[in-house]
Amino acid sequence: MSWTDERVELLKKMWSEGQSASQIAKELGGVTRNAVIGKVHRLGLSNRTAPAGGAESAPAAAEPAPAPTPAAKAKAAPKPEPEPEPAAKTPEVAVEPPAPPMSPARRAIIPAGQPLPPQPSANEISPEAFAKVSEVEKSAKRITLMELTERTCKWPIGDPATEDFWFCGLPVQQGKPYCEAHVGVAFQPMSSRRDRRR
DNA sequence: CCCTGATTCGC
DNA sequence: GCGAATCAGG
Repeated sequence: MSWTDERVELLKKMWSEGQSASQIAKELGGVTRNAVIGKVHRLGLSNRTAPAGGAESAPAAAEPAPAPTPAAKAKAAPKPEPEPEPAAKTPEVAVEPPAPPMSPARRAIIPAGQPLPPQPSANEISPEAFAKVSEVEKSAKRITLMELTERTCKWPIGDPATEDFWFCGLPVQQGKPYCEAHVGVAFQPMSSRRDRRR
């Protein structure tokens, strides 16, 4: 496979969307994630955050600490400064350059995950499946949210509001987000019980 | 173990 | 330019 315009375009698009290199590679087909990453770098779009100002020669050199260059030498750039400044005068001490919003830990956005699995309401699932799940859940790996991958069962177990919560984590069934047992209760044939004819 | 991107370097 | 191998991390 070669990097045709179309493929490069898709690459750019997905990369800018925050897709991982492996996901992009999977989508494109015929290339590995390494190829994707290599291309990304060659295209010079390694940095997903476009440098403000203008298309400047962006030396891909990884700057450990992009010193918040005051206004010493650079000419004043016309910045709209959309920062909402209520009525607080600039405190002489408080300094927080890259301290956006939100609290530290309350942000857990899954890049490209499946919709949250349905909770097992043990009422409309077949007894066999339920028994099977119960069994599995006893020997589940008990992985955390961060440990979920495309190959780990994403079935939630327990109460998310408590510490008594984890994910199954067993190997998923090919193409499915859950392990075999949980696939069984997640995807019902739409008629788990013989719909009694009327 | 699974994954992530970054870099190197022979091709 | 390309990308496998490797590195460095989570």
